[in-house]
Amino acid sequence: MQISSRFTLAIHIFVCIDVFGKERKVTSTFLAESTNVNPVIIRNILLQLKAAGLVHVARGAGGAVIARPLSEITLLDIYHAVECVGHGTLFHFHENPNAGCPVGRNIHRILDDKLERVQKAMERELASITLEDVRRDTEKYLSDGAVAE
Amino acid sequence: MQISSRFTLAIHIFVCIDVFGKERKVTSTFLAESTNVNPVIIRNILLQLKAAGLVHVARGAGGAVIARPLSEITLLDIYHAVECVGHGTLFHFHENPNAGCPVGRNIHRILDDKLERVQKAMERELASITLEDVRRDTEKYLSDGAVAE
DNA sequence: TAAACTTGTAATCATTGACATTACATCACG
DNA sequence: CGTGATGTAATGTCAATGATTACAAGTTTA
Repeated sequence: MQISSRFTLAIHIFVCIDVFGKERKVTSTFLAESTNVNPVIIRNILLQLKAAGLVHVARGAGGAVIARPLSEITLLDIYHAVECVGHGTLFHFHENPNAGCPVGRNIHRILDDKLERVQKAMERELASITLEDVRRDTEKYLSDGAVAE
Repeated sequence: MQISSRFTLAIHIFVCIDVFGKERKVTSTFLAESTNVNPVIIRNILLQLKAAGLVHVARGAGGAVIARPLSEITLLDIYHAVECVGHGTLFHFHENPNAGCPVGRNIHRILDDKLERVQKAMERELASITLEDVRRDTEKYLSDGAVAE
C-alpha cells in the first residue's frame, strides 16, 4: 500500500502559494486546476494544513498564505498534518495473533521496536527536508522551463 | 495509508518456521492459526516468499522451510517479496498535474528526488535488520514467556 | 445593499485494495 | 487408495481514497 497522494498534493499546494502568492490570490479553485484534483479535496487538505498552523486560509476573502518561513516547515510537518494514518504507525500489524501460540503471544514484543526503528528512519529523513529546499529546486526548474518554452 | 499487514504476517511466518520447524511440519493451516488469518492468505504470502527464493514450499508433501541462513535474509528482502506496491514507489503521486501550469509541469522534477531519498532511508533501515536479529529477540521473549506461564 | 466569489462542510458515489471465505484441482505419501 | 497438503480461481465484505454536487456562511466590490 502506498502513502496517500494528499501528501504530494500538500507540497504542490505550498509550491503554488510560494510561486503565485505575490501576483494573485491563491484559491482552492486555482490550486485544483494546477493539481488537477477536485477543489473540495484541496479545501480539505488546506483545512488540515491550517489546523497544523502551517497556512492561513481566510473564509470569504479567500486565498491561502504560508504561515511560517519556508525554512521552518519540514516535509515531516506536512506529512503529520496531512496523513490521517490510523494509530500513527506506518506498518499495519495483523490484528489478532493467537495468544495461545508462543509466537503469536510474543510477536508484538519481538517486532514493535524494529518497525519503530524503520518508521523513525523515514521520519528523520522527512524532517531533514524543508520547504526552503523545495523552493530552491523550484526556482531552478521553473527558470529552465521558462527558457525551454 | 499504511503498509499492508502482509509484511508483518510474513515475518511472523518466518518466526514460526524457525521456532517450530524442527518439531513439526509447518503448514499453512498451522500458520493460519498462529497468525489468526485465513489459510489462503498465508498460502499466497508463502507463494511470494517462494518466488523470491526465501522459502521452500513443497506441494503435496506440505510444510515450509527457510531457504537461506537467517543472517542472510533482511527485512527489506521480505518487504520486497511481499509488497505488491504499484511502481515500487512508497509515495502515491497525484496522477495528472496540469502541464499548462509551470508548477504542475515541473512538480515531478522538483519532488521525485526528495521522495526517493525518504524511501531509500526507510529501505536502508529495513536492510539493516536481519532475521537473525529477530531470532535473537524471539529467544529472549519466548523463554521469558515460558517462565511466566 | 446586492451581486459575485470564496471557504467550510455535509452527503453521496465510484473505485480500489485488503482480507475472508468457499471450492476444487493437483500432488505427495503412508 | 485415502488423507492431507498446496496452488488457484471466484466471490464477497469492508474500509479508504478521491470525485462530485450542493449549499450555508462569510467577504469583497460594484
